[in-house]
Amino acid sequence: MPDAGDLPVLKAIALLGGCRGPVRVSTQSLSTTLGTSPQTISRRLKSLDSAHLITRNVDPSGQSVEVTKGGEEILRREHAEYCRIFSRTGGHFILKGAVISGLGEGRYYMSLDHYKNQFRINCGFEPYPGTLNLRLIQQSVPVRKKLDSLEWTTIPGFSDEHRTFGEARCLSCRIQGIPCALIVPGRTHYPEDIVELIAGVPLREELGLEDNDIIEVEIGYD
Amino acid sequence: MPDAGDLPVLKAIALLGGCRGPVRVSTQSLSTTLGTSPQTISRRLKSLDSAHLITRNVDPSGQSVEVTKGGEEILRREHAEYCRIFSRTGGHFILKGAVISGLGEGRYYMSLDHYKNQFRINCGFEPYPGTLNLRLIQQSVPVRKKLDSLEWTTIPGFSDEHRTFGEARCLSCRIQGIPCALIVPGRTHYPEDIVELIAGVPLREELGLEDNDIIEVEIGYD
DNA sequence: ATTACTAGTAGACGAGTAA
DNA sequence: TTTACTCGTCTACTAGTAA
Repeated sequence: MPDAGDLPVLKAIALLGGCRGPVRVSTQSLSTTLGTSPQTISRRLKSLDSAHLITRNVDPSGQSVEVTKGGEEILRREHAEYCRIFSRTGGHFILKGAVISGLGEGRYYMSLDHYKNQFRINCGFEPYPGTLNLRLIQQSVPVRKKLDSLEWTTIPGFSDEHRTFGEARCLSCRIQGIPCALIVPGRTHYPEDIVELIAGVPLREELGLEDNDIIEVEIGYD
Repeated sequence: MPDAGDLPVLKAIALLGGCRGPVRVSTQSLSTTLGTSPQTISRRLKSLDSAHLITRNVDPSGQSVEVTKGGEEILRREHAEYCRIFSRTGGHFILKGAVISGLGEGRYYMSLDHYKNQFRINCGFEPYPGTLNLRLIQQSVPVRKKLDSLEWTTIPGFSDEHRTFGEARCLSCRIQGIPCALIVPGRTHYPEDIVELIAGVPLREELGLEDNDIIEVEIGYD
């Protein structure tokens, strides 16, 4: 969660191509495009840097700045919200990937009453304790990115006496007709070719899946 | 030019459907979704209201809010910038519309040296003093809206001793192969089915156009 | 329950300056 | 030219209160 005023600066850097590689900027140039003072830009850049949303190389003649994965994620989410406002086009997406073994963390989280209830309310099924992890085929990675534009449900986090549990986003989908949900834990930086799924039934058993089996996930949005 | 902090509030209203009709909100509900205080929301709503970006009906049980054309335009521009960051897809668009008579304002502006030079630099031709106005056919109106996502060039305004002249945006296009540019004056609220074009030659003469002739404008983006 | 005022405070801004 | 510090000002915030 960057400071509200940092976002325009991040966006300006991205518009200059900062998501694709380092771009040279100066506090002055950014200040004119954003209609503020160089001092403020300097402060904002420092803030973005310490929030790990950009990386930079400062030298006496200026600085070259690059947007990090985390920064791009924030921009992508912002983009998704605007898409939701204007493009109310439905869509149908297919993700294809290979079954892989997760770390078993999903099983633990899904066993917690809080998440169980939340998913029951939001997805229409009580999650089987355990998640199915897929490594997407290369062609599905851009499709996965597009999904960020759809309307994900946010599952709030909670905390007990020992620790806090983060929020997560989920999106309904189907695998061979079985209702499932893609879930993305709150703040973790997932590899972009990995997705995690939950369902009301043990998917591996139900579909007879083994590691490396290729399956399709269907996201219908209507 | 709304206050920077107003934008998230405007966006939140739009996400609730405020672009399509009035939505009921409360300062409290918005404050939780935006992570701020109800007081701030109250102030922001007032600010958006007085900037004519929203209209609202306040009653003792809450308020219903709707995003105005002007508000939508700001959001659409924001959306366009994010599109420019992420979707670097080219595209090819055709606008179809009927030739109509403008107010002759375009002729005046295009006769000013400042604009002449700017357009020469940015569009590759010195604009013939006079603009061609089109009333788009209905099917072209949504296409026109999509164009906002493309990379328009901003022509800065200027001021002489008497008055100030606003900025404008332009986008290269072609009519029957002749290089032209769509131009949109800075802050005016154009009817969404009207577009204005400039070229290096007198288009009406060159193409033998009369009022109500239907022509096609080609926007190729590469 | 609302909205929106007032008041006090915290923090952001930009001018000036140094490196 | 840069970046980024300090510092005084002023804006924007939230708490409290009224309607």
